[in-house]
Amino acid sequence: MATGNGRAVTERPLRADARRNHERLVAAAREAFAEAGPEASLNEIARRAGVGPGTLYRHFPTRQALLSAVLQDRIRTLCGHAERLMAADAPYEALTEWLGAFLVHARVNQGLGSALMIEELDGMGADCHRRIRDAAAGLLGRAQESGAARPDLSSEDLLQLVVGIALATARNDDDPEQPDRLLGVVLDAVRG
Amino acid sequence: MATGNGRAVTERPLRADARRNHERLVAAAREAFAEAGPEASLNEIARRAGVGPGTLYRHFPTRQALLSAVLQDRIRTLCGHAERLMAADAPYEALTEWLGAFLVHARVNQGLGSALMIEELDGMGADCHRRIRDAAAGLLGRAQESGAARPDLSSEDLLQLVVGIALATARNDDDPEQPDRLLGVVLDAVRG
DNA sequence: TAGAATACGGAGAACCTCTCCACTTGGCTA
DNA sequence: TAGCCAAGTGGAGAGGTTCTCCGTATTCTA
Repeated sequence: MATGNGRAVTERPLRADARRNHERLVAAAREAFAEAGPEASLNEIARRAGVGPGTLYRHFPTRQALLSAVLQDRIRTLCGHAERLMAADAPYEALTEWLGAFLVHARVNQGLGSALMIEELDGMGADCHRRIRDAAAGLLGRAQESGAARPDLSSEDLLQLVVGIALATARNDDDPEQPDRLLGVVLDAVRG
Repeated sequence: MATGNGRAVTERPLRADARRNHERLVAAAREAFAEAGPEASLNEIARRAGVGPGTLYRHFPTRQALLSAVLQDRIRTLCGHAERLMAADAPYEALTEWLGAFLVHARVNQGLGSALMIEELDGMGADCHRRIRDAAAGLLGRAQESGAARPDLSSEDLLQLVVGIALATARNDDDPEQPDRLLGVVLDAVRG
């Protein structure tokens, strides 16, 4: 079985300098993506991390891989949040709260999470994708069992709708209430 | 008052060669965007049109401007569709039909229409934006007056939701039913 | 038809992504 | 502790992109 980050358990651990560079790259990427969005220059990220472009590309062969790495923390947080909510009393409220958090998450990264969501994913990215999907499926399933959410709605579709809201409102700063309002509309439909 | 395409009425008409190049560029861009999506190389478009890059940039200072120009036809069609539907008997059905057409339009262009929708627009682009918004406002307004749509929903929000669906599903070919399904969910919420 | 205004186009500057490979370094082994 | 070598580095550079500038060519007007 492969570990979560796509590295087989039998492989050697990274050399110390490689691990250090990996961390630096993620830190630099976090900053750069926050400032310039998911299109930030990879060259610039390598420069900030104090490594050459070649090193960046060995650690992260694609932009997606780097995006995934930056998101892992947030995704872990989001999944933890979902697990806590799974134990809560009110399934519907748990679902709405989590979707709200998910929306914030997707928007905070300037469409970064969403870009990750819709792309064909492999390796580490696919794992992120799956964990989020599982979280959504769990919460929606519980709400449906309790009768608070319509049964003819898949968690994939619901997630995709929220991703859509994030994408559509990602660059729109002059109506900060809009994302929540749109989520409200979708939630009205979820209640059935 | 400026005309719709951003050119003041008092300005001279374009010189014959300029008009010809303009048309060639739009035609080349239409092809290129259809093939390669909205990220198609502008250099390549200029080459196809048989003009230099400088000429492309004089006619269309930004990628957005070129996207707008390519979309004008479709947008005109879409607005004509809306006008016809405004005269129909069933306001709610008119709204749903038009939103369906809008979604197809946004998706057919590989996110091109949507990209146009969410960006801060100027000139010709802003005009496109406005015409679409007016069409949506008219159809939703009529549905609301007839009591078929909830009154606490703005046409901007509704459009943004559909744009979101287009964006979120733009690259997802392996579930061709999804866009319509998601639109269905949103429409359930519109009915209130 | 000639002059002025308009538009062209391509060379080139400044970026970008991504690859290759000579060199450096960390960790193991004797 | 010394030395070896696999693992890792980094930057030059190929080939792409966007966008600008300005000498040249074309169109319009008088």
